[in-house]
Amino acid sequence: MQSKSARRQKGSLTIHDVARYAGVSPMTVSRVINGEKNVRDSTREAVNAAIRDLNYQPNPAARSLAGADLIRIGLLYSNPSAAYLSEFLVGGLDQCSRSNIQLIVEKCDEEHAEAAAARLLNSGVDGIILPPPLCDAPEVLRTLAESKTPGVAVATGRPPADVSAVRIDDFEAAREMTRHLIGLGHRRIGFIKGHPNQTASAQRLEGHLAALGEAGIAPDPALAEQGYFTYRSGMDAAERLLALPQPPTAIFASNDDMAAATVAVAHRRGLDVPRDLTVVGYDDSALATTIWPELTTIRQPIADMSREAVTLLADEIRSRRSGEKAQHPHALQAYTLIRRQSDGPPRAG
Amino acid sequence: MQSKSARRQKGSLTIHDVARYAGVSPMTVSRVINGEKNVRDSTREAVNAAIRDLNYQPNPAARSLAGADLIRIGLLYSNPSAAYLSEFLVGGLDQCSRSNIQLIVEKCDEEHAEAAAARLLNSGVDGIILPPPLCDAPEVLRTLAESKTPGVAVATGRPPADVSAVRIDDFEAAREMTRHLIGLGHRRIGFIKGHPNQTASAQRLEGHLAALGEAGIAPDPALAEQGYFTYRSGMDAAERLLALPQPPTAIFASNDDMAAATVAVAHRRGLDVPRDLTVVGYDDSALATTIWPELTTIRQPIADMSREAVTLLADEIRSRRSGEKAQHPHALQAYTLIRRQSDGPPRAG
DNA sequence: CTGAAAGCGCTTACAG
DNA sequence: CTGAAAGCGCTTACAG
Repeated sequence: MQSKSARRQKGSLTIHDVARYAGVSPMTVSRVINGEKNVRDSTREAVNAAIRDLNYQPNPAARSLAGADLIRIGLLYSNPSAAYLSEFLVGGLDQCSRSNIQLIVEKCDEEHAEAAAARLLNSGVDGIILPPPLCDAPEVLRTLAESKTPGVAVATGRPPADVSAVRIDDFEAAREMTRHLIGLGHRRIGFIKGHPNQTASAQRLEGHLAALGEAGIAPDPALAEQGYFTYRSGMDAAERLLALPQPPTAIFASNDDMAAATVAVAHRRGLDVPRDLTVVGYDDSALATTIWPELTTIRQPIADMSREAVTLLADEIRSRRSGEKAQHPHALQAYTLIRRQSDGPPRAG
Repeated sequence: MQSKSARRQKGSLTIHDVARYAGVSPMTVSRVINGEKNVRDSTREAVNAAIRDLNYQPNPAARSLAGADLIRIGLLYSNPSAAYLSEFLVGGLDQCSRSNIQLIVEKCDEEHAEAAAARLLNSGVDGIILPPPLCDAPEVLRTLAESKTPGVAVATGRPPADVSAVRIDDFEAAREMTRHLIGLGHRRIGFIKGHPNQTASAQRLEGHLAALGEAGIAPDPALAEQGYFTYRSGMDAAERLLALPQPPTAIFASNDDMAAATVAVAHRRGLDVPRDLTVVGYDDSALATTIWPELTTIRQPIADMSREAVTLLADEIRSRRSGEKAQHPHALQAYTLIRRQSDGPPRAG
């Protein structure tokens, strides 16, 4: 369909169109686009208005060919789940290709995270993205702060004030889930805590406790077991919970891996899910819909969070380059409670 | 570190360097790079030699700015596992961004795959990538053939001669796994077949049977149960296998989801894995290392396969554009048997 | 604070 | 079959 070779790109606007519309030179438009500071405010506004009116988008190929300063972002991760990582990468990679940003992906052990962060920072990246659990690692955060390089913490429960962040409201999400369980009629609700090295774990527990409190249910310490986000730790916690003299009628695990493990343990003990035991998870990872019954869980928009992390970081890098003062926005994305087959009312009696 | 603004890119070679080295004009170099046919063979060779000697790589930004014909590749998928898809996308996206190729990703239901394929093809993509199970769907393959558009089938067991393909040798991989089981001492080995709509399923079964034959073990039809790659179907198949009067001492499932389900069923029946039952899977999906015990399985290099699919397709598109006759290479990538904790010798007695 | 000129590395369109 | 010219849309470097 496309004409074989119109020299001109298909009617796309150029910086010249914007310049003419705004009554300035292309050079000035370029300055505004790149956030350079030496532009009079009124001029800047006129150009921005023109950009908006025309819905102009700079051509990335031209920018990089002309030698625009390339933005390089580092992504440092230490074995999160493969599913989490893949979704995170898909979002990040996609946003980077749109925005003409180079993404350097680095893996590290949790024990060597500090050294890895230092290495990445020294390699000259302009900013760094930290998905969990590294977003909560104090040494990594310190190394980042010392390097004076911008960073974004993703899915941390307690974002530091001097670092940008993207997360969901774990407190609210967990509260909503527990409210849901209470609505189904559950009163003895077991909770499997997340790894203590992730601040979101505490938020989830607090949300759970808050919902209990609202409903006038006194929290029973025996019903909150420590987990570490792994399947194995979920099995251990579930075993302890179900061996209780008065076992819970529902178990809320802080992630899907532990919820899946809880289902396995229940089955091993001859319990049907959800008839004899309700089990709910958190994350909506692939596992949630793989096992049977499929898990009721909380979905985090991981790819979107990753996209926003890239955008936030790129904005900060650009404003720094143009000498503006850094902002450290903390963005909240929407979670969703997804109801599937693993929950139901408590067994009568 | 980088000098703030050297106008010149850091010493990167240009088409002019190659032209000078080869003693031709830049235009001729451009023709060779783009595989245009109207270049004398001796000239082409000289240019190619120069490119090799200098290790020249064209600047993608310049190419697309100058209006090089953009390659657009469509990727059509219908609910494979999220883990498979993510890894597949990561590889494909990465290769596309390197090669300056636009990737259009489209999801469809398996029932509407034909219409979706037609739509994608009509939208003007230059080629199409088909991961499983679509790589085996006859209607989709027919639609593709009728459109005269190049395609690549990924992970199909029986690639059509007129379509490029990337796969692992499923027959050999399954044979190696069953040999491994036999080597551990197993003689009664259950097999859970993959979905019959994927040709790789048959290859895996045949590989399994071949290994049995080599070892002089007569195949027992009762030991091969039909599965459909889902966790649920794996549970059903495992139940039947373990309810046999003389149950198997090992079960080889055609993917990890079904192997995980087999472990769950075994546990439900009070069987320890691997002490009482060996269970092995196929794919090395995230699930394989999530559950406990972790699964011994066959790893497919999914991201690499996706990368190669993009490369193969781009090559074919370029040679078509320059009027060359199409090749349809069938590439084989290496699989790996990954041994973890779910296998062991059969229980004595 | 703003602009005219030159150039990034390649391809298209036109000549020969 | 090969090449000289012009231009893709932007930025750098230099003037004012």
